[in-house]
Amino acid sequence: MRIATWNVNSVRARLDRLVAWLAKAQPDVACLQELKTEEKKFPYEPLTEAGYHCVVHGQKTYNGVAILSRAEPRDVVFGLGDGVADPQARLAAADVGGVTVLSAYVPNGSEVGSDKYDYKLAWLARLRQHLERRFEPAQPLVLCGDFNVARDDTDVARPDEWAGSVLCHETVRDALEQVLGWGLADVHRQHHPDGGVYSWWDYRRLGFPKGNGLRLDYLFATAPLAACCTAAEVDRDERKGSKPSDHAPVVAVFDV
DNA sequence: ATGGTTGCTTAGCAA
Repeated sequence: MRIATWNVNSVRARLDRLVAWLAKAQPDVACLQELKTEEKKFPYEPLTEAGYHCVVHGQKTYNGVAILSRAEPRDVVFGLGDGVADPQARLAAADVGGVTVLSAYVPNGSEVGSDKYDYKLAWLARLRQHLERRFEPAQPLVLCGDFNVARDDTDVARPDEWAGSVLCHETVRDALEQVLGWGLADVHRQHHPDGGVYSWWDYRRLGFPKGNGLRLDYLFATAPLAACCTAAEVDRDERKGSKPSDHAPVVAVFDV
């Protein structure tokens, strides 16, 4: 089973690249983030024609997450399920072929100390509580997405440049480790223990041509799935060429 | 270097 995660930075702006990439990469499941569209404007037709069911949690202009799957999704759930009034569409979950799949778009946080940063920290704490309440670490589950956090400095090409930022601050790194502490393994790191592999390059700083990348996109799996993960790679080529997203897809293979 | 680019929506926000 091939499971992918990709922050597409607008599913409509990226549609041609997305369809071509699905044909090339052949994922069984693809978690998407930053759809930047309402469900009624989601491009169901070309993605269905490409062979995928589409679970879509949309929002106008900002955020939005989806789960594309070859097999029919079941038990679809949107949001963090804690009764907090929260209009931001950042989490979708579904059962696909006996594997629970979650597509998450963690808040960026803007600036350390801002209201948006507090929301980011709180959102990660709510995510941990959601896992505790609704799922079990013994079940096959993969939490995929753009976490807007580089776990440590091996995930940052230029650590000095990003030290203390919303992507690297110790408070948000701690909050992400609390999520992993529920019972999740970073399957890409299992295959690349020395780091130095990145998934996001800033448009503004011309990060890609300068080699200034960070790993912000992850597949986190429970033990039964992590134990059968045979490969995990960033598809760096997708950051090249015309009209790329600022994120590259990450794909992991599970022998299930 | 408080720079730079992209997308949505159409001047300003978010990333």
